Amino acid sequence: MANREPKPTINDVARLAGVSKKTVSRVINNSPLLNDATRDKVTAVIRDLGYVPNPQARALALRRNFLIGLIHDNPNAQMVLSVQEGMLDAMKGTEFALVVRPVDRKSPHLFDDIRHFIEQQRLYGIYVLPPVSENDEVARLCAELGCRYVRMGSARLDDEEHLVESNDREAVREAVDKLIRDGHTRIGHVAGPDGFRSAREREAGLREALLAHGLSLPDELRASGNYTFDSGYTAAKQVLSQNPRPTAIFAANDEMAAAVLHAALEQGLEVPRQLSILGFDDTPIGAHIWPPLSTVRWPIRAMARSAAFKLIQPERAAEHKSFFRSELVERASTAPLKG
Amino acid sequence: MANREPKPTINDVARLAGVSKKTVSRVINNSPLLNDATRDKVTAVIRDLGYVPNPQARALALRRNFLIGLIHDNPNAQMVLSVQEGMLDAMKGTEFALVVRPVDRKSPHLFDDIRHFIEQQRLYGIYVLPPVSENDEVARLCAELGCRYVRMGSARLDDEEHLVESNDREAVREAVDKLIRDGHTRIGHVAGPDGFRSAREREAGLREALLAHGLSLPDELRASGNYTFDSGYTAAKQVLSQNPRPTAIFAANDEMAAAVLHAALEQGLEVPRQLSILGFDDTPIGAHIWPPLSTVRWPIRAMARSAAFKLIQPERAAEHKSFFRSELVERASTAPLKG
DNA sequence: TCGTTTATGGTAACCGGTGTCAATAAGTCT
DNA sequence: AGACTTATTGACACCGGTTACCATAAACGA
Repeated sequence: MANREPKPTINDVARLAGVSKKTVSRVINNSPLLNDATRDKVTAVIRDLGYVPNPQARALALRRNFLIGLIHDNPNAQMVLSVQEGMLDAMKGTEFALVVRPVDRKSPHLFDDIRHFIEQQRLYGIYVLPPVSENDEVARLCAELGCRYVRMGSARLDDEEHLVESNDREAVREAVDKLIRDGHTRIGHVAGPDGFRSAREREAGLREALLAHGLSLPDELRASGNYTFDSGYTAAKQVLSQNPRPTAIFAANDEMAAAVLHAALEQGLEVPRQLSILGFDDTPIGAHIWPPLSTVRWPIRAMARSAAFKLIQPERAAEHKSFFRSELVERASTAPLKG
Repeated sequence: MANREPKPTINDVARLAGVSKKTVSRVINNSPLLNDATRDKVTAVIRDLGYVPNPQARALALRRNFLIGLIHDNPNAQMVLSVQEGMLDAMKGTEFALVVRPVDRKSPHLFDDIRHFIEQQRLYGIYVLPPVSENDEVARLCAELGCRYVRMGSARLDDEEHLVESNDREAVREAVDKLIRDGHTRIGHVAGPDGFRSAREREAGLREALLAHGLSLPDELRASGNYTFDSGYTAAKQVLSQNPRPTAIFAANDEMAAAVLHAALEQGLEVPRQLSILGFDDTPIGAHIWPPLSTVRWPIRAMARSAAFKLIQPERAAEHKSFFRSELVERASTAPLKG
C-alpha cells in the first residue's frame, strides 16, 4: 500500500488561504455573510488541495449523521433492490449514504435490533418496508430516538410526512373485475402471509370484486404462502388440485404467481387457455417467464424515491408524494374464458 | 416527536462511576489493564444509563469509519442482493454497517465517483463486484486512499488478501462436457458483455470443452448480451434462427438463459426435448421458470461473506477462503439428445 | 467629526471519544 | 529498609469540524 500523505484538513486549508478555520467552514457551508474575494481564495485552495471535509467530524459537531437506513424483512429480493435503487436515486449527489439492514420480523428482539441499529449508527432517518412498517411500534421507537422515518404501506398507517402508500386494494379490485368480465367465475387465490397488511389488502380487493358480481372466494380455492416461490408452489398445487379447477388464479405477488405458472405447466395445463394467472408487483420475473405474467404494477421505486426525499429534506417532506397508484399490466398469462 | 433527554455520553458515565473518561474508554474497549472491581462498577453504570458509545466520535478519534461499502454496476439484481446478504452475514454482531453504492461502469467519472464515495464516507473497506472489479485501477485507487478492498473475480486478479475468486471456466467446461457426452454437438452460446472478464471465462470454458471433443463454436451460433433478460432475448432469437438450429445453448447467466427459454417457448419449441438450455449463476429465476434451469452454481453468497470477513478482520484476511468452486446443478432444462 | 451600524473574520469552547504519558499505589527484590 | 517493578488510573492534548461570541474595519447618519 502506498505511503500516502495524510488528508488535508480544514486547518491546512485555513493556513494556506491565510484565513481562519471558521472562514473555511463558512465557505464549505455556503454561508452568505462572506466576502466574494475571500470565498474565491478559499475555494481555490480547497480545489488545489483536493480537500474533502471529514464527515465524522461534521457528524460529531452537528450531532447527526448523514446515513439513511433501510429496514426490511422482505422475502421479495427484487422488491428490496428496486427500493434501494429508488432511494439512491433521490440521494444521488447529496452527502447521504444508504445503509441497509435486514431484520427478522419474527425475532423477539426485533425492536431492540432496530433501536440498536439506529443508535449505533446515529441514523439520520430510516425507511421501513412492510411488514415491519405495519407495526406502529416502529414509529414510536423513532420518535423516541429522534430519528426520522418513513413507512411504506398498503394502507393509511401514519400521517403523510411519515408514509408512502399505494392503493393496492383498489388496483386489485379493478384487475379482478376485468377477469370476471372476461368470463371467469371460479377464481382462486394464493394469498400472502397472515401478518402482512399488504396481503390482506390484496385479498380484500379480490373479494370486493367478486362480491360486486355476486361471486365469492370458496375456502378450498384459497391457500396462502409467504411471498416466496416455494411457498407459492405448495399453495398453487393445493388450489389446482381442487375439482372443478379454478379458471383463474390471483397470486398476491409475482413470485408466487410464477410458482402458480410453474405448477400449472408441470401438470400439463396450458396457460392462459386453461388457466389465467394474475400476479402483483410487476417484478422482472413476471415479465421473463413464459407466458409473461399479467400483473398489477406497484410503483415501488417511485415510492422509495419519494420516501428518501422526505427523509433527507425534512422541511419539504410534504412536497413529495405520499400516495401512489398501482395499475394493471396486461400480458399473456390472462385471457378471456372461452366457452 | 417526544422531547427526549440527550443521550448519555462517556462523561456522564465517568462522572456517575466516579472515574475518568479514559477509564470508561478502557472498559468500552475491553482493555486488559483494568481492575475488575473498577470494570464492574463502570459496566453497571453503563448498563443503567443505557449508554452507547457515539460511533462518530470514535470514528473521528480512530481516524477510521465502521462502514463497509459495496460497489457494483451489475445488471443482475438477484446477484447483488445475494452479495448483500452474504456480507451482512459476516458483519452481524459487529459495529460495522453496510453502505451500498451502485456506479455506472461506462461513466467517464467512474473512478472519480468511487474515489468520492470512499473519501466522503471515509470507508473502512469496500467490496467490488465484477465488472468494475476487473479494472486494476480500482486497486490502485484504494491503495492510494488507504481503503481496504476485496475484488470479486472470475480469475486471478490480485493477491489472496484482496480477492475472492471462483473457477467459472473449469465449471463451465465440465458442464458443457456433459452436454457433449449426452450427444449434443451443435451448441450455441449467448455470451456475456464484451468488457466482462467473467463473460470471457465462461465462453472460454465452453470453447475448451468443445475443443476437447474436436468441436467448435460456429460464429453464427454465438451472440452476446449484457447479462440482462432483454439483451439475452434478442441474442437468443438470433441464435435460434440459424439453420440447422443448435440442440443446446449455453447462456452466460441465468437471466439470459431464462430469455433463451422464453424465446424458445415463444417459437413453439419444446424444452428440453428440442433444445437443452444451460445457464450460469443459479439465481432464483433459474429455479422458478419452467422447465427449471440447469445451471452452474456460483457461490456468490459465500464469497461475499468471506470478502466481508477479509475487510473487517484485516489481520486475519488470509484465514478466509479466497477460492471457491462453482458446480453444475442439473435440473430439467437439459436432457440427452435423442437420436 | 463622532457615534452607530453592518460586514467580515478571529478566538475559544465544544461535540464525544482516543492516544500519550505521568502519577500513584502496591508488590518485589536485595 | 530502600530501590525497583508493576498494576492501575488520571490529566491533557487531539481528531476535524461546528457554534457562540467578540473584535475590527468600513460605511453611514446626525
